[in-house]
Amino acid sequence: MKLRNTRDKILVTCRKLLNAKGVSMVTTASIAEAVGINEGNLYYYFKRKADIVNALFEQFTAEQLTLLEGEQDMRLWFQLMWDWRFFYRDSMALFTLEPLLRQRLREMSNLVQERALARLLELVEEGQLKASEEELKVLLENSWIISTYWIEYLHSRHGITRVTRKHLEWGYQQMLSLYRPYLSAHAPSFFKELNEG
Amino acid sequence: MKLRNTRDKILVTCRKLLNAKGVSMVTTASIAEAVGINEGNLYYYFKRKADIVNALFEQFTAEQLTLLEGEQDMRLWFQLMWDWRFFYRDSMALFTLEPLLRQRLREMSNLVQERALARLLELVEEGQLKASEEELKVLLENSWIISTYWIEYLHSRHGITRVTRKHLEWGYQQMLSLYRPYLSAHAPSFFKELNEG
DNA sequence: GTCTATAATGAGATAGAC
DNA sequence: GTCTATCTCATTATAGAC
Repeated sequence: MKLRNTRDKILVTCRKLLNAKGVSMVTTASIAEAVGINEGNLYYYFKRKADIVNALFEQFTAEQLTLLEGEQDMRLWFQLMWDWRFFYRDSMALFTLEPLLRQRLREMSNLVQERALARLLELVEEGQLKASEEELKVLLENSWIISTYWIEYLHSRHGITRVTRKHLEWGYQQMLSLYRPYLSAHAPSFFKELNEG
Repeated sequence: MKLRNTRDKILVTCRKLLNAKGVSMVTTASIAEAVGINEGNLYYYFKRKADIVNALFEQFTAEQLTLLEGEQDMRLWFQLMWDWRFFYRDSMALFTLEPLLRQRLREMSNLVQERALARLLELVEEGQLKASEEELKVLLENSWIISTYWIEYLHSRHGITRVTRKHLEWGYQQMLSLYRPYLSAHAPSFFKELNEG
């Protein structure tokens, strides 16, 4: 995302703010200040605060669709969840701000989770994973939860406020560890990070 | 907790509100209305909104200490996390409201997690579990995350707004499933629910 | 496009009558 | 103890000058 114009600057800055401070803590004043523009100018680009979130959701959706087209790299998905974590983490405040997102977020997630399950079933057929379909579904929901909330955990539980790449790796490994007991003996391509780390 | 007086009523009602609506969405006006008293009266009992949260934290701490003294029943701990879920779930808004809780919450959690690890190590020695200490630590952090955030997941991901006992059981089973691959063959007492369900 | 000024609402909080 | 009235401040949003 290039910062060509003010609108893009608002969106990029606002995504960072929402991730860092939480949906309920980000005011239009704080957005304008972070972008370096006047609050009135902010309202020139987005008539309602909720419209910013809607525009961000469009970007989020686009990135998910792009990932769905490419190879199913777990690390990329984990990174995506990280980049847009406020969407799931603050859903209560989010849906109060923009009720329309309740359904939209769910539909997109359904699609992603369906594809993820299909990919895991492929891995079972390839002999890289050993698990029943029921076990895979439980695994998938747990890894979704870990991917979404590990950072909240680090924050509330260990007092981490500035998240580094090391923390990101920690979260990724926590999520991967769920699959470890189900891995076949020979090194599976999908989980190569597990064997390296 | 008996509803003897207005102060208790405020605390019980407020805990429910905080769990249901989120820390950032619960106003003093909404508390007063839910309790059935005037907003001015609310301020007679608690001079600051943060004082309510502090009083609730005292109760939360007391309940945790009680559980620590008794037998380490996983189901009871899961229920406790459920009853006080707003403390971890909304930590960002919580720490903004009352910064003192940042350290207090962490200290209490340290104690609980230490004891939990000790209990898991016992189970390994008893032969009910088969895992290294490192694996147990990873397991423990993942089960903490699942226990805390499964409800947020159900809300944002599946649109569940009214949580029933069935959902609570779902969350518990998701958490227990983490330990399943590490269970020994013979039925372990600690995880009896796993074998029944 | 960007700013200033200002409305409109709602939140946390206080003083004082009853 | 409980309520009414009120204050202050933050937040979303609009109108209009530049």
